[in-house]
Amino acid sequence: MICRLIIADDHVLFNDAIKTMLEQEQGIEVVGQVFSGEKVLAAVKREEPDLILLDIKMPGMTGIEVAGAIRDCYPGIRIMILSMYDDKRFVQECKKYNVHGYMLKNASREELVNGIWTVMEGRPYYAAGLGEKVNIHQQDDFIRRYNLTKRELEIIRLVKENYTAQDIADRLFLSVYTVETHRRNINLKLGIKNTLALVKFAEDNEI
Amino acid sequence: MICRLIIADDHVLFNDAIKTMLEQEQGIEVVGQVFSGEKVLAAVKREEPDLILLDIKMPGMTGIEVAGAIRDCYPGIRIMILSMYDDKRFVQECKKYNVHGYMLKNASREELVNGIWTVMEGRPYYAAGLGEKVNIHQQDDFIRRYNLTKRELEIIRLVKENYTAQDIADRLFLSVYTVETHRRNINLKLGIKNTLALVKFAEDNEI
DNA sequence: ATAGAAATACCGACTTGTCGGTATTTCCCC
DNA sequence: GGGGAAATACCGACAAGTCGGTATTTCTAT
Repeated sequence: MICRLIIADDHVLFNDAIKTMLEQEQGIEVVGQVFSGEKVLAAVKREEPDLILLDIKMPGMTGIEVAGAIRDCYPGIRIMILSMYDDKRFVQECKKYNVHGYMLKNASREELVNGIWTVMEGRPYYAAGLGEKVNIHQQDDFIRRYNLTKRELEIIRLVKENYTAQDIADRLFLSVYTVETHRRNINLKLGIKNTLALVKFAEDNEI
Repeated sequence: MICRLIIADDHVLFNDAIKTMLEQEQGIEVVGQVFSGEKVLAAVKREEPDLILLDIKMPGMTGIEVAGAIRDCYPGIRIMILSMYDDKRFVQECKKYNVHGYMLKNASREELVNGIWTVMEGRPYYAAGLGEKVNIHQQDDFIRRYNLTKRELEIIRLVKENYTAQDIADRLFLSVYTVETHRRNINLKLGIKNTLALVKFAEDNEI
């Protein structure tokens, strides 16, 4: 089997390096390189590749948007997301859009090539330990590390989404007092002084 | 001239791909690959390379920390930062630490190779339009787009760093009232309701 | 030189967050 | 089934942010 593919990644060096690497593989031919989301569709039209290696964060359109567009216009073309982010939401969204594969940028060369051929054979390729499981695991780790409870974690997530204590109380059918108590306990456990610090902490720990 | 180098980047695929790419270059030899900040020093000790390609964001130690340690122990070894981020602070810090080069991951293959040889010849290599100039440009764009003033931008940056209005007032030798007035005007111009939203806005727009 | 923008400053009122203490109920493990 | 953790709830006090209005001084560009 031969795989004609396009690489879509705005990091030129990464894009080039992957190209160089894949050109050494038997049966893989890099027929195009693009460096922004908008240009993917034009390149696909021009080359009609078998597969697209697609970064998520690109200027213009995100990889997930591009994937949706390609699925609609060219259902035969395989799509492999190539992302830095092992993010539950991204992975879930990809599954929702029927993206064929999701590979992390800290995969090895062998994994990438295996993934490409897996997807080419029509099977989905989602790297082991990707998405939900990992996140649940991380969540457990986090709870243990800081002695947080489930409720506290739930409230951290809502605080991060910029809900006020009152908002959270309404949403969870609690008293504002309760929410504030939880927040106080959270701050105590994490050694935090204010909302902003909590949000940054949560983002740093990818809650 | 021959350049024996180590690649330090936690994204395995990128690391491998760069290795593959550089191995095709005359005179460049990849003598080591590491995937975390802590392991760089051991590899340096083992291989005593001429140059290190160093990512900034790595688990364990940041590239900038590593650079400092290497400069102290092995002043002869050239360091080239290879980062995604065209961030003023990173670039300034690298200059402060006398890092020899700073290359963006969206450079081209030619640029990378040129940069490596430039640094090998003892000259600094900081990609064109890097650091201050670029940031000033971005800053101007931002000011124009949202009709912000310099003072307002200054205050946004401090708010982002989790300073309270009082802190900012102390720092800039202003009255709290003044700072609050600025903040109100900022919120008005950006259509923002609270501190957290402002911080997120600032982060999204890379202020 | 002068008009308009920017920066500075203040007041009062209200909201939201932080922190101290305290107390009851609910749930789960041994 | 009993004990401890978790979740729920309240009060008061103070700190910080939000918002309305207003006013003076300092730049700056025409």
